[in-house]
Amino acid sequence: VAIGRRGPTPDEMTAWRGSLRTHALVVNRLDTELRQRHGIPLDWYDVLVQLHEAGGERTMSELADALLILSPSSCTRLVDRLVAAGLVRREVDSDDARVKHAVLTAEGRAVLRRAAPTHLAGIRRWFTGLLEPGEAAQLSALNARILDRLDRKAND
Amino acid sequence: VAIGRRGPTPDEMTAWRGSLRTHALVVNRLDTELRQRHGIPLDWYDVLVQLHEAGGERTMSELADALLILSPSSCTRLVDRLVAAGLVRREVDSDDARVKHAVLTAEGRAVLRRAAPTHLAGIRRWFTGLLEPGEAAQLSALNARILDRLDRKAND
DNA sequence: GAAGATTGACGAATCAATCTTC
DNA sequence: GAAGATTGATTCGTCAATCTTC
Repeated sequence: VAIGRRGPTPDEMTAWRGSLRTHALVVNRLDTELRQRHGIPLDWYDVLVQLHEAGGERTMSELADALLILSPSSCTRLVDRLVAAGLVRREVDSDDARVKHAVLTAEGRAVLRRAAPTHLAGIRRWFTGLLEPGEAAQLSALNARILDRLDRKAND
Repeated sequence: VAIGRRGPTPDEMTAWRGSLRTHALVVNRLDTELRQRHGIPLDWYDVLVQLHEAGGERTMSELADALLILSPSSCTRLVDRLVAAGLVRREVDSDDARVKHAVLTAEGRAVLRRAAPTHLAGIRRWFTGLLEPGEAAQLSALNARILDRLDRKAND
């Protein structure tokens, strides 16, 4: 039936809406937790993690790419706040002065170290820990498939 | 091993990050599509859908609940914009004058009718259509489990 | 002139405080 | 006084324009 169907099936619609709802609720919990226990929003934590995983520093462009969505200017302003808070400092690239690096400070590392256990426990507590064994892998696989095909579509 | 583990397993971490990335990319696509083809952001579309599904109207409180996250004040301002655009009008409840209803206008219905095919096709195109048959149901089930248990945790 | 990054101007989100009606 | 909703002040996100360096 339904040759040429363009709209989602009921299953598809449920999957879509469920994903939206899950995302909203979980992100909200994690953000609240970080703010209450460590005084930083989830955005800041993301920056600290990205810098840490890249060895402590990244250029602004790299950082903007690593942080989902975020426009270049938003990234600048976000880093401004972290600099004001003393968690990050800026450095001009020694080879190409157009390039600026965001660099973790000692304080930034300390905050990350303290906040990480809360955040990681939060991910289990509010998200993956609510699944049965093996289901996290399923979810990973589904996301991987979507992301892979999205990427192909982007480069068509 | 790892008695007392608190952090996510690699599978769990991949599931979490993948979900974040998928959400960001898909929402971004759908928003861009609606803006370009119908001149409305995804937020507006959500409001129109919520009102339509509730029979054309909802109180501000109900609407704020239905729209994920959104604080009461944000909901007020969002409806302000839709009212200014002529897609929604406000009505005071006849029983309890504290309660205000957001009501779809004819124009609002018309915009929804035109935009819906684009949006629904977009969900398939950028999200569920990228999965294999049966996988949307899997994804639904995973989300349902998480949402169900999140709910229980909220009321503990 | 183009790449990397920032700024000015404006629209949107949020908190606390407020207004109205119950 | 509490519920429903809005407003004022502030912060945050984004576009276009700008600055600097290549």
